[in-house]
Amino acid sequence: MYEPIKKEQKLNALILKAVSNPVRIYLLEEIRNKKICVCELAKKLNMSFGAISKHFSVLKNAGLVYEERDGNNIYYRLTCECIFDLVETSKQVFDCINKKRRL
Amino acid sequence: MYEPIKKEQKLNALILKAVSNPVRIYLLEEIRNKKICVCELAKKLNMSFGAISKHFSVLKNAGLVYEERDGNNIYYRLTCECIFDLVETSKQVFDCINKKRRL
DNA sequence: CATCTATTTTACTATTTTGTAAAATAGTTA
DNA sequence: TAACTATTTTACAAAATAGTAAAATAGATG
Repeated sequence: MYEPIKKEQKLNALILKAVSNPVRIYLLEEIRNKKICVCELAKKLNMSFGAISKHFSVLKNAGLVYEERDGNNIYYRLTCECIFDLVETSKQVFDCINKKRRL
Repeated sequence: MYEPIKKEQKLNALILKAVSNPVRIYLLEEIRNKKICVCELAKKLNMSFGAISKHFSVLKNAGLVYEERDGNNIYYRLTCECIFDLVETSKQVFDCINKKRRL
């Protein structure tokens, strides 16, 4: 099983998986232009610190963000902005599908 | 919880989730240019028909493929080729991350 | 119509994901 | 150094994912 599946297909799936959660897409967009800590994000989403922290650790393990401390707070930063190309492309796929569906 | 998360962020996550599995990426690429049935794909991957069928139903529910019967066989077809833009973009994100990592 | 074939669905299992609450940790500050 | 604050980690529970095996289904064919 899985033998014919290429390494690249597995790696692509890992990146896609890390981004394929609405909370994580939200977090990525929040930290894009703002300096906002885990604590504030947890309040905004009305979720536990632990949950937000775990979402960031998924993003960190995928290499999409890294952490930076300032005083008591930790501010996650984007490794590269190109992650939003992925979000944008998924929007385009969604639109394309719905266009075809209407035919 | 989840109130600040926009509908678009949720929809994007649904598309990304459907593609975020190596078996499904493999299946999409297999049906891209070949006419290949569930049965043959199951043999290639050494997996049960049921497993392949379920992966296709995930792709179908996301609107990414539709089915077409020819005799006894069912051949899944891509709704739109743009789904590969997503796979390609995830590759670019992966490369971008690793380039930054090396610095 | 009866049967055959391919696919889907169902029942089940194991694993992963996603959340909470609370303990542990790391770093700051009095 | 002691205490405080923010974050992470751990232990746990519920839900979702991904697989198998076998029953059910749909359509093709003798």
